[in-house]
Amino acid sequence: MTSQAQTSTRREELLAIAAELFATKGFKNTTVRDIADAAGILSGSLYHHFDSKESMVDEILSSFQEELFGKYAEIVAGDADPRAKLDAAVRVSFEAIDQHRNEVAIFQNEADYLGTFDRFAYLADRNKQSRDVWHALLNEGVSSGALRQDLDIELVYRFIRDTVWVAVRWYRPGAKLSHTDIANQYLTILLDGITS
Amino acid sequence: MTSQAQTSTRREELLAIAAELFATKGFKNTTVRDIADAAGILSGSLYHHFDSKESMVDEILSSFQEELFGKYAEIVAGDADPRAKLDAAVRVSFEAIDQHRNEVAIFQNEADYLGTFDRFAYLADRNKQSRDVWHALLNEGVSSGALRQDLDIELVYRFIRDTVWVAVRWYRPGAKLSHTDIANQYLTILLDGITS
DNA sequence: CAACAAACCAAACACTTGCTTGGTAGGCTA
DNA sequence: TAGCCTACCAAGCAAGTGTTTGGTTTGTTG
Repeated sequence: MTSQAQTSTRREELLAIAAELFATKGFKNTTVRDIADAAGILSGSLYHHFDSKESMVDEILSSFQEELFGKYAEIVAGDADPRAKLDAAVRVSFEAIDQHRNEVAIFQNEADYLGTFDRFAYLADRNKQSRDVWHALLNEGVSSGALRQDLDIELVYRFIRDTVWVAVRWYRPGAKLSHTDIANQYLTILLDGITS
Repeated sequence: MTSQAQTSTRREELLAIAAELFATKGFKNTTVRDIADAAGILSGSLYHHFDSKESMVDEILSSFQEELFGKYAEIVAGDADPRAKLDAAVRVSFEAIDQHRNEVAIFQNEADYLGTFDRFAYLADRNKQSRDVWHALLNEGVSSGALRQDLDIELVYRFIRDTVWVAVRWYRPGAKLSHTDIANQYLTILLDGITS
């Protein structure tokens, strides 16, 4: 029934093509015929590789998230000081935007809607998990005295999360500013503000 | 042909219903039957009021943008000092999120896709206009010495724009923090950073 | 009361959608 | 060479989609 993920090249090619379309046009806006056209085959042939259109996004999103949260876990478990951890988490996020643009975009745009289906309940879990990570880092920062005491942690978390991820809307790899440049500027603003 | 906007109550009711659905489910995900159901009528009856489903979003978005950009224009033309102008622009934006949540959400989620059609070319124009507004405010700030010199204006603009508007994803009117509270915290972070 | 318009219904049409089915081409292996 | 497997085609179906058409209800106005 459920086709297992293999090292099948063709399968990954098709997923990449689908991801590109889902990211730019949206999941519902992308038809299986769109995907098949882009791949140079007929729409029905997609069903040799996948159960359904839904299972394609599913595979795209879940495999990406597994990778990303692995990195977050490493940072949290590490023994760097609070500020360095916050720094690292921000950098890992911009790195993800650089290397998995489509996956990030799909998650940003479709998570809310897809999350209403049982199949994609794990998206909400991941969201909660992410919140825990950032709260932990921010609280560490406040306790250690590295961050200001008068901040609403939940609000700061949301600002960081949103501002980081939403960059996927305009960031393009190979542009003037690398993802590292952007992370630098962002951390500067976040940590020290824009006033002189 | 093109039905003019009147003070027709029913028409506005239907637009509000449609806006709510477009904002939560997405434009493509919302069917005319969904809208009609929510309004307690049959789908065909919608066409007594509107030319098409597209013209509904069109009317929703364009009328909202007209109002918003009027306020931006006032701020830019005003004679307040740079920092106060920046402050005002941020506050006006959060106010819009508070008072026109659905419209903001639709614009955030669908502008990219809708913008690819001729009919919605004005969305790109508005984007450019918005960019001009913020660039002007930020440049004024730097020239006057109120803001740091080492900032990449374009990048700061994007961060502000994204972080402000993306708040529509989680902000709900009547919650613990009012839109003014949120604007305050945001301006604090933006201007002074989160470090102690 | 007659005339009219706004709001809506009932039913359909043409098209698009995700998906299914039975079959085929070509390469690999025993 | 026979058997098999991966990748695909060709054709279609059932459900869902935006939209159209002709008619009905209801309230208002001269």
